[in-house]
Amino acid sequence: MSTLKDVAKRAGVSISTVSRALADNSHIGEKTKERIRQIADELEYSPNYIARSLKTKGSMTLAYLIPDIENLLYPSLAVAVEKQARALGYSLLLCNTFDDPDLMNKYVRQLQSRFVDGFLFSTSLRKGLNNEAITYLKSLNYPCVSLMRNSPDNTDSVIVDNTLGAEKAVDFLVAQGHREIVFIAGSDNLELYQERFAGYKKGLKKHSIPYSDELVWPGFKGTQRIVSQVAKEKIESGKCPKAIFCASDPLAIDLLKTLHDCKLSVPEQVSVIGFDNLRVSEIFYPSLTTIEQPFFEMGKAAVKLLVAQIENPNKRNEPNLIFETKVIVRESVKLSEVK
Amino acid sequence: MSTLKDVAKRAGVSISTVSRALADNSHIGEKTKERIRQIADELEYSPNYIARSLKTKGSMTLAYLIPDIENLLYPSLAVAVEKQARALGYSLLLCNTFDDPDLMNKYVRQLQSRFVDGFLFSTSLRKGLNNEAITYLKSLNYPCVSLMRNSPDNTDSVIVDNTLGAEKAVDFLVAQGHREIVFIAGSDNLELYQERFAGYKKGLKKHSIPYSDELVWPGFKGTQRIVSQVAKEKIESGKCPKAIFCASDPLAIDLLKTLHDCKLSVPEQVSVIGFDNLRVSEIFYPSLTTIEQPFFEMGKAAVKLLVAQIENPNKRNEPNLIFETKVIVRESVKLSEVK
DNA sequence: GTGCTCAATGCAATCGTTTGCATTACTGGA
DNA sequence: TCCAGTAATGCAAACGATTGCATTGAGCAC
Repeated sequence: MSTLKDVAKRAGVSISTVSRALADNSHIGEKTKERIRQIADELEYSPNYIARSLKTKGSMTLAYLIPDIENLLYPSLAVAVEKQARALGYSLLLCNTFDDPDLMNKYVRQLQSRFVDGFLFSTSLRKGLNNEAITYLKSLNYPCVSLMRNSPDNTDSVIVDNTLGAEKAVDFLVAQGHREIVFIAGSDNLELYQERFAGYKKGLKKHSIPYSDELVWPGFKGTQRIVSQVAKEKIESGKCPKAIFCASDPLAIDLLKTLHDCKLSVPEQVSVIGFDNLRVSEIFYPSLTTIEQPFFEMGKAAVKLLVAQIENPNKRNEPNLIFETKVIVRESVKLSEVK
Repeated sequence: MSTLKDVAKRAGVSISTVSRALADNSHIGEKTKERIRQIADELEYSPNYIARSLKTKGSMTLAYLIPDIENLLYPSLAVAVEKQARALGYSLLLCNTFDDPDLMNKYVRQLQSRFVDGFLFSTSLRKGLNNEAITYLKSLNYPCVSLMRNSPDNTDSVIVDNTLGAEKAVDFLVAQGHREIVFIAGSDNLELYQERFAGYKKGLKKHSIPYSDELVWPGFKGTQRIVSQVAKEKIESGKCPKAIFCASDPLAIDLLKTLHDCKLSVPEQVSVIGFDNLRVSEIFYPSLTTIEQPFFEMGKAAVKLLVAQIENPNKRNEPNLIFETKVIVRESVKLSEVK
């Protein structure tokens, strides 16, 4: 690895001249620049980003902290984030945190002192349990934005209108003639699941459908999905509704399999609607009718927000960017015939 | 952000003393150490990793270059790699490269000059097209290991015996009484798919089943999966075999859907076996019988190999670590009754 | 009291850049 | 011919840590 010094020696000029020549600084003569560039090429000079960062306190790098890379949601988001980051000249580092607060802390401190310019995170904020890593970043006034999660400390965030989305799901089912709608709930320490639950109840109310706790089946026990067992029990005890709204696509997919195992046909006997529109949801059969979150746009928006923070540290933007959901009609919901 | 200097000033000692005290160096008196630690705590000192790396030329960080994070294979590998890396005291950075040579080059140069200690990659080596980024790393004698891909320049690699795996798939189908076995091929510029194809042919031969090109259906056109169209055409023209061996699970999943759409029941009318054992393969219905690659162990082994390289730069290990596959019996292959 | 050892601490160079300021060299106008 | 003005270049101080070597001073044996 050759350094500026090596190039300078070979070119018979000072280090600063080389530095400026390669940065295409206007104070250096054209022929000198050309000669230096040539020598740098010959010596295969490549800048030491560490040294540069030490001086400039920046790195043109963003980090995206992912709670669980095996959750199908995040890879899609990561791709969107990566593409937009690159479009704006930044590199992206991905870190899988397993939602472990200690690990997040470690990553954040490490990356921050490596001059990562800003952070994106989709961390699952558990109720009550405040996230130390984020509080720390905010206390330093470090650029960061929360993606798919609303966040405390009024961090900028890019989210989806979960309540309205869930309401749309209910609207859609009702429009297809369903009035007996079971809700499979997400894990209850995630705010986004509570919002979807609220939207479900709101939807029922709007259509004057009486709500009862019986209508809600738990989809999670802690971080474990238990839809399959729950659904099996309910069905075996004869309580199978005509329509089921799942708080997320993974829940819906599990349910689809359970229904298949129970020899219930979808959508003829039971209609199922999900929430997310993961890429796999389309290839299941019946393909899943679901509520789409515009991942790609959201990822891009989050990066734009973050870069805006980095480049204008003083200016504050809107704290929350809220995206709209959309019903994606596929095969898992039986359509009303009159329609 | 306070620095060593700040702590030193407050403690009334020199910077070196602070540095040594915090590193628990034996040349520093116990009471001094204690006092310095206390002050460091008060000032919330946290080391500047950049500056440290500039000096030590290391960072206790590994990077894993992933070709396509949306491919279900890689998140699983990433988790294995991450866990093992952490167990050995290293952090892991993930980079999605879309298999773009320029992008890989950029990431490698950036990370390498940020003193990432070693690289893992699962890059899809296209035939002929040599990968510049890897050649570059090798020329620097930089620690790196290839995961799931055999690699040129005799880079250490952790791979699976694809040929034998494919042979096992054929063996299994034959043992279940199938002798008409179609192979759905992977994209032909990936060596691993060629090996699976070779294993398929070897398997046929072993059981004295005549091979013909008719038996091979293309699964890819470039990087695009085209199984669905191909299978549909073949089936509509009346050529539906009793058993199909897909070169990968994603192909098998696509096929399962196509068969479902064509109203062919699996495994009653057609048996399907895949290769990979992705996590989703289990939740499809019928659940997919497939050839398992031990992702988790492979990811761990790759990290161990890499760290061995980092810590003993001189010693050379075995260039290739070859793992064994295993048949995972689920529902998509009809079992022979006599068995 | 002198000399010696050894533990504790400080000095200063170093890593590879960037950058404000100083310096040099060249140009053209008077 | 001389000077001002500007373009081109170099010097040296940062950035924040690590570390070999020098220094200090206390303790101890003689």
